[in-house]
Amino acid sequence: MKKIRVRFAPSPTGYLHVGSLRTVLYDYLFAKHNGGDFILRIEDTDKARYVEGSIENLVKILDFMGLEYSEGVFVDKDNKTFQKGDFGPYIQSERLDIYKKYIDELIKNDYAYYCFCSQERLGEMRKNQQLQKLAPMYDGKCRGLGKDEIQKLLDEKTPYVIRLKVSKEGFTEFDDLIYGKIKIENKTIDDQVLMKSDGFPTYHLASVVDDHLMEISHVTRAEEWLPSTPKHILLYKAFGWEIPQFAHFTLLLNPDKSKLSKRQGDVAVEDYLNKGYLKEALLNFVLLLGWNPKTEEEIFSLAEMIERFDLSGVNKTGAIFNTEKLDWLNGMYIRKMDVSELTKLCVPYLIEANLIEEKDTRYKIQDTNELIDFEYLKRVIALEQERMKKLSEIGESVKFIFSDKLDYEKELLIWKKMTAEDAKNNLQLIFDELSSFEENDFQSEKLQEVLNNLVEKNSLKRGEVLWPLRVALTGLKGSPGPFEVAEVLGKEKVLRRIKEGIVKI
RNA sequence: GGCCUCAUCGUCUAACGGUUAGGACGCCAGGUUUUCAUCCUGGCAAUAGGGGUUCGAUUCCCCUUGAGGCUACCA
Repeated sequence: MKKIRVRFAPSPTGYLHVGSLRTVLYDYLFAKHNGGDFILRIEDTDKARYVEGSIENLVKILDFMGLEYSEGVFVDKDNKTFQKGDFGPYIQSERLDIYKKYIDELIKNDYAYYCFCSQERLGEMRKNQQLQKLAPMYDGKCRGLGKDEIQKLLDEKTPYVIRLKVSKEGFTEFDDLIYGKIKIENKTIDDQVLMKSDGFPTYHLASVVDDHLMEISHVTRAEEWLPSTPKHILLYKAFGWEIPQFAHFTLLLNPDKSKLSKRQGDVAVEDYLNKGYLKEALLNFVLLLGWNPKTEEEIFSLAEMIERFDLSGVNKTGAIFNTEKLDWLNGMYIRKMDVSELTKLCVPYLIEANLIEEKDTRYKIQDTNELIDFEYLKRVIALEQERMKKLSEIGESVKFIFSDKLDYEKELLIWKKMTAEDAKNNLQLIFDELSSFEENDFQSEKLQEVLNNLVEKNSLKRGEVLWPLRVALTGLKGSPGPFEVAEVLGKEKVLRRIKEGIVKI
């Protein structure tokens, strides 16, 4: 059997779209699952849409996501792109000679022809066709141009394009790996432009030539290409090339079911990364948007995905990109994560929230000017690990730890039906109890034990002690438990905050 | 308009002729807890409509409806 070779072929038009992320994931998983090659090819045949820096950006995100490829475009340490592989440049704008050679072959064999029609004429033609409720299609005016006529126009430097000469008889059919049999009448296929007047190939020509030359066994791409696949098949036939397998993946949708677009929310992978979603969660989420493992498992590492992925589990209905489940997945991954790793990821958000700043190998708390180390940050992050959904929330949720002065209403200190006086008395009780503590004994278990005793000794309810204490320490309606917080804060700050609570009431 | 495609809870999906139509997210209720979150238990919620085929249709066929994609010298 032929070696499986799959390529991801994005256009460098800015950012990586989350829909493309799913496509590239499926490409990658399909290749890896089958022990095949995975390749990155850049399709930059539209000069007008090219965005500076987007190739580098794309490569970096794929690298960050762990979607490794063996041939294609890479970026070195100095942020310069380079290409690796045995099949010539992997950037289409660097392959112009190749396309020229193949287009000449098509013309020679009468599978393509010069077209000198102006944009104005074509526009006019389409308008009339639509008025007559006909499908807008090239009318074939230049199809029958004689050799001399063509030469004359060429000599006059008349701009031209080269079109595919579609035989309008019969039909073209193919068997898509996702959609099954697709059959369409050739008379509905337009004489597609293959070479633009600027000498660049269109997608149709470039992708067919490259997929053939690069020995791509499975052409995988988004559903929007399904209607133009017959044109591509006609091209393969014109060249006398073996036709690869096709697999079209569904589109990701807006809530209104239209093609996922920027107008209706964020679509760049970077946006979601910046919002504090983990790459593992993002990958897992898009995996499930159109593929199912045929079991009830839902959490997959990249290695597990490779092992389990196959095309038979891929759906043919578009999925709405609804991030509710992504939030849940993200929380799952955060909870499973090693605290050190999680802390490293959280540091930039703490800095961004202006809670801390880097100071040599340590960190300075902005509000108090204290210096703390990474180990301390780990303890802070550990407090929130269970309740965090996105990394971006961390600043807001641990702000109370780093604040010099807590800002909250005194009523918050009062639990359920207690009186203000009760709250005050209980805080004083706690204060007295903890005052005698050794700094070293300021540990969550120890504090828990002592405060439980305090509750019993005074015949109180746990909430009557723990609620005011927790609020005094955090100033929040919802927060981690008072013992854990107290341990992280340390004796001095704990006593000070309790005192401040007492004064407030 | 033409061509192509699709159609199960709000969302992601399972059930490749026989199930009380299953799971997950979200939502609601209860439990655990000082609070929030986690965790546990339970609940609400779907086969677009109409015809066939069949002993029997979510499943196969046809029509209708709805939705989407394509219809560029963009990909």
